[in-house]
Amino acid sequence: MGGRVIFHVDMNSFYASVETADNPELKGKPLAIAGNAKKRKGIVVTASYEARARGVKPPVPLWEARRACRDLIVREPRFERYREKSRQMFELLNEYTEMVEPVSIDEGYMDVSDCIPAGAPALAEEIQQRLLKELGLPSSIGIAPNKFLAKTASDMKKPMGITVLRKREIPEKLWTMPAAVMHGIGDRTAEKLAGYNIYTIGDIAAAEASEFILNFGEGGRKIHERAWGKDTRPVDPEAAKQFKSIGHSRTLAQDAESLTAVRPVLIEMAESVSRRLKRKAVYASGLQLTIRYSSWDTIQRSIRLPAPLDKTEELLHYTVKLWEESWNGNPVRLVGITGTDLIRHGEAHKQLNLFSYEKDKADWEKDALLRDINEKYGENKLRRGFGNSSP
DNA sequence: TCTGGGGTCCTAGGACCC
DNA sequence: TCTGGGGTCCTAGGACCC
Repeated sequence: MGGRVIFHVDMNSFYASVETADNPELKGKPLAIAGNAKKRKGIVVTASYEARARGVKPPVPLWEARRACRDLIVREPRFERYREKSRQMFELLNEYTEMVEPVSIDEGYMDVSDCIPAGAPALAEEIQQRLLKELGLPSSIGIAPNKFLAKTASDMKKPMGITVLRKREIPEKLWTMPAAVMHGIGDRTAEKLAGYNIYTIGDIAAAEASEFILNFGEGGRKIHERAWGKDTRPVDPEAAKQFKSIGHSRTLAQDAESLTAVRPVLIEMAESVSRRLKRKAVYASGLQLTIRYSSWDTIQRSIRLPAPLDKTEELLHYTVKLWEESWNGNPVRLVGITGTDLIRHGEAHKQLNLFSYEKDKADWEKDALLRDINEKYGENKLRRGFGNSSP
């Protein structure tokens, strides 16, 4: 039997490309998409190739990007629009096969083993041209016998590249690459690898497997296998539908030094998470609070909820409880809450802890009352910045 | 003038049980 | 004076990715 043929389709500078497709006057200009464009703490999330050529390499703080490129055009992200374009992109891919696995808003794998009568490069060419003509979006496509090699291949030529990476080309093309560019190796691991005199993917492959795993754990086993071009993960069209948590976080306009100061933001977080839980038809049976201090130290505290929940007041009640238990009194830069251990509607037959549920209920009803009062008095009006408050 | 926001996965260590 | 040994579950932290 022949091996698999996997595509990795990767949209180039996705957010910037969508903006350019919608606003042709941006074409050929240095463009950056940055959150909080008017505030101080924004970073560049995506940059057009013209901007990258001038030194704007995401994720860079916006002030630094502007310093590097004086005529940088900056736009705030329009996530709803990007999600719409993303849907169109995956619909197009699905015309060729159902074996499409979205990995993020702008990239996905296809198992095209059974649909390439004219050969893989011809199909890749057709898909790439259609994405450009029908959606106005450039992409790169990697073609290989497994996901890891396909992903590596799509990175090799951008924008508008089509790259084939065969098993027999591994020594020449893969092993010569720096270890740090390998998918799964970040700054920390690259640093640790350097401590072992390992600098290229070839160095990883040359390392003795058992010793490598001893030093780098289970993650190390995977890295070593990948260095040899081994990856048996199937393309799974269902994978993206099985999400495990829904969260929302926000860097504050100013550091907060009291519950009163963060409360409006916590309310906003709870509202957002509640809305998205409901939209996805799930309850959260766990809740996690994230606090990032101005020192950048970050703590996460979680609790198991007495029942699977999805209402703002309920989430807020336990968020405040977590805050009171875990805030150390220092200035806070960012807060976030995440619903975990999600249960689909209709599957929430877990026993309610009725006692604590009823006891807490009175509290969050009081919280809701307090919120109404706050809103009436207007002192803590919710701010509506950018932010993906919907999925 | 440093450093967003959405996630997933792995690991270490403590609690708990037999 | 010598003091088991697993196994499992849970939490917090951290690495990583887009």
